[in-house]
Amino acid sequence: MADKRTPSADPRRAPNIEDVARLAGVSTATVSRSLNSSGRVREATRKIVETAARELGYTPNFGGQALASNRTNTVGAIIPTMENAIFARAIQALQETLAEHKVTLLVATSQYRPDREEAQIRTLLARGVDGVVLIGNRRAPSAYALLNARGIPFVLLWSAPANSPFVTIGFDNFGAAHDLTTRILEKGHRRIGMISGLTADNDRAFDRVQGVSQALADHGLSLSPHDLVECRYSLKAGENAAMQLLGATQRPTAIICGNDVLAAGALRAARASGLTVPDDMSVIGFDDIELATAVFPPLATVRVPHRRMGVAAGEHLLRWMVQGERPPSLTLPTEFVERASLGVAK
Amino acid sequence: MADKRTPSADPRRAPNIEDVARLAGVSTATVSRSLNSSGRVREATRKIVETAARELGYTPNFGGQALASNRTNTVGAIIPTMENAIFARAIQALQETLAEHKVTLLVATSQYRPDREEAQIRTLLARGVDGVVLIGNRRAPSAYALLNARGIPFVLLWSAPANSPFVTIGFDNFGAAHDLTTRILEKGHRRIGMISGLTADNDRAFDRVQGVSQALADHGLSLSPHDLVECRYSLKAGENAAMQLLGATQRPTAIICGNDVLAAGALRAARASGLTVPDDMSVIGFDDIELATAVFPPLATVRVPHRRMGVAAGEHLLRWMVQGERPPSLTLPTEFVERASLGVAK
DNA sequence: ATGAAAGCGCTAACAC
DNA sequence: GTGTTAGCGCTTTCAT
Repeated sequence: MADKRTPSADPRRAPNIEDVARLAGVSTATVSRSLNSSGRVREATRKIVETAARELGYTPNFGGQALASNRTNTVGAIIPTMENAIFARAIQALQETLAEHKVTLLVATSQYRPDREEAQIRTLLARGVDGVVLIGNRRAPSAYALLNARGIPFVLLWSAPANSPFVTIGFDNFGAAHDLTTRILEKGHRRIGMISGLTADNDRAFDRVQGVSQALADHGLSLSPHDLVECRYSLKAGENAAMQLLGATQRPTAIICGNDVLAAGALRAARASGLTVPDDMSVIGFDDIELATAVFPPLATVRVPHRRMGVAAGEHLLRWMVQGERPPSLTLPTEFVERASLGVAK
Repeated sequence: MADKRTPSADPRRAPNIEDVARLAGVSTATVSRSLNSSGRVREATRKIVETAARELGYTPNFGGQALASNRTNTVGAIIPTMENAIFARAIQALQETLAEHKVTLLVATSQYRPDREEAQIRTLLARGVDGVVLIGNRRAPSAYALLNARGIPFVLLWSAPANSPFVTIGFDNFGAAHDLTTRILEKGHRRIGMISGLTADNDRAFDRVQGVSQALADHGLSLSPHDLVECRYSLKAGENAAMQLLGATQRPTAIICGNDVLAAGALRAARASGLTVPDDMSVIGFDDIELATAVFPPLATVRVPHRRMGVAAGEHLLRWMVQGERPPSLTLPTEFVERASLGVAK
C-alpha cells in the first residue's frame, strides 16, 4: 500500500490537478474549468491545459471530484437478477445511454427480494449515486422514503400504473396479458392454465395474472386456483409447474406463462408427457427473448420494449439530474408475437 | 439542487461525521474508528457512537472517505457482454463474494472489442477502483500497462495459460476442447465441422479451436478452413454458420460449437434442413448454460466453472487488496456433459 | 479570463 | 482509548 503522506516522492502517485496547473503555468481553478468545459476559458489556455494533462496522464481523482462537487456522475440500477436476458438487455441500453453523457452505471441485484432491494438502495445512496433506476412500482414505503429523504431522482421501470406519484417508464402488464389471453380465446381455447412468477413481491407478475384473469372473466370463464401455479422464474420450475397443470383431470389446452423461461420449461413438460405443441396443447410466453425462438416450436409471446425502456430511463434520469426538472412518466407499447407454439384448440 | 454552501440551514443536507461526533459527545476520529471497527475503541463508546449515527441516519460520505483513505472499496469487472448467461452468473457470484466484505462491484462491458475494453479500464481506474477483473488473458500491452502503472490488483478470468505473468483464474480451454473432440471421435465421427466465436480478439475461442484442431490431428484428421466457420455469438449467426457447413458437398456428421448459443442455432439449422439430431447429425455446445437443456434434443456440452471462477476472483482479489500479497493463479476443472445431441456416427 | 483560497467529509498520524 | 489536526484533490466563490 502506498504511503499517501509522501507527496512528490512516490513515483506511483497519480498526477493531480496541481501538477497539471504547474506544468501548464496556470492555476488549479483554470485547469478545472478547462477540463470540465464548464466556465469561460480562453481557447488557447484550454489547449495548453489539455496538453499538459495529456502529457502527465492526468485523470481527475474521483473522490476529490465527488467531495467538492457533490456529484458522482453515477447512476445506480437495481434489477431482480442479471441472469434474465430481458434485464441484461435493458441494462445494456441504459448503460450505453448514460455513457454518452459520461455517467457510469452501477448495477446491483435484489434476487426478487424486497429486503435485498432496500439494502441495495442503501448501498447505492451511500455511494452517492446521482440517480436510481428500479424495476416495478410496488414496494415498501420505507424504500421510497430512503430515496425521497435524499431528494434523489429515480425512475421505475417495467410497469405503467395509472396514477403513480413516481416517474414510471414501462408498459401495461395487465393490458398485454389481457390482450394475449383474448387472442388465445379467439383460437377456441377454453381450458386455460397459467404459470406465473411469484406474485407476492412482483407487481409485473401480479398484473399479468390479473390481466389473464380479467380476459377470461370477460368471456364468462375464470382462472381457478388450480389453473394457476406460481413458481420461481427458472426452466426447471416452469417444467414442474406445467407437469402439475397437465396432471389435472381436465388438462388445459393452452398454458400461459409469466415469461419465456417458464414457457420453455412448459414445452419440456409437454414433450416429457408425450404431448405435441401446438397440436395437443399451446404454450405462450412473455418477453420475447432469444430463447423464445431457440426452442421448438418457437414461442408465441409478448415483445417487451426492454431496449426502449433502458434508453428512456437514461434520458429521463439525465434530464432530471442535470436540469433539475422531474420528467413525465412514459408508457410504451408491447406487441403480441404469434408463433408456432400457439395453435387452434381442438 | 441544494446549495452546499449553506451548512446547517439545509434540512436536506446529509448528516456528516461531525454531526454524529457532536451528538455522541466524542471526536470525529472516534466516530470514524467506531464505525470502521478499525481501531481500539471502548465498547461503551462504540455503542454510543453507533446509536448517534443511527439516530441521525448517518451514512459516510463516499467522496470524503475515498479521498481520505485512498480506497473506494470498489472492484471493477469488465466482461464481454451481460447478455451471455455464463458471464452474468459469474458476475453474480463475484458480486456476492465481494459484498460479504462490503466491497461494491462495478460492471462494465466491452462487447468483445479491445478498444472498448481499454476505454472501460480507464473509466474504472478514473473511478478509483481498488481491483479489476478481466476476462481472458490476451490483450494489448497498453491495457496491462494501464493497470500496472497504478499498481492495481487485477485477475484474469476464463483461461489458464501456462506461464502467465499475471494472476489467472480459469480453466483449460484448449484441453476441454481437445477432450470433447476426442469423445466425439470415439463415437465414430470423422467429418467434423466447427462453429467458433470470432477468434481474433477472443483467446478462449481461439484456444478451443486449437484444441479441436489438435485432437483431430492426433487422429490423423484435420480441421480444414471450410470446416470452420467463425461468427458472432448469437443464435441467428450460429444458425447461418451451420447452414453454411451443411451446404458442403460432404456435410459433417458432427458440429462442434464454440458455445451453447451457437449450438442452439445449429440445432435450428438442422431442423430447417430436415435433419434429425442426433440421428443425422450431432451437435455439441460449450458452457452448459440453462439453454443447453431448454432446446431439443438437450445439448452435449462442457460445464464451465463459472460460479467458482466468480467466487475465486473475489477471494483472490480481496486477499490481494487487503493483505497486499499477490495470490497465485488457479486452474479449475471442466466437465464434459453428455446429452442426447451427441450420438454415434452412422 | 484568470487566480487565490475556502471548504467538501473523512482518515490517520501524532499527542496525550 | 480518545482528541487534535493536517491534509486527501477538487470545485467554486470572490476578487481582480
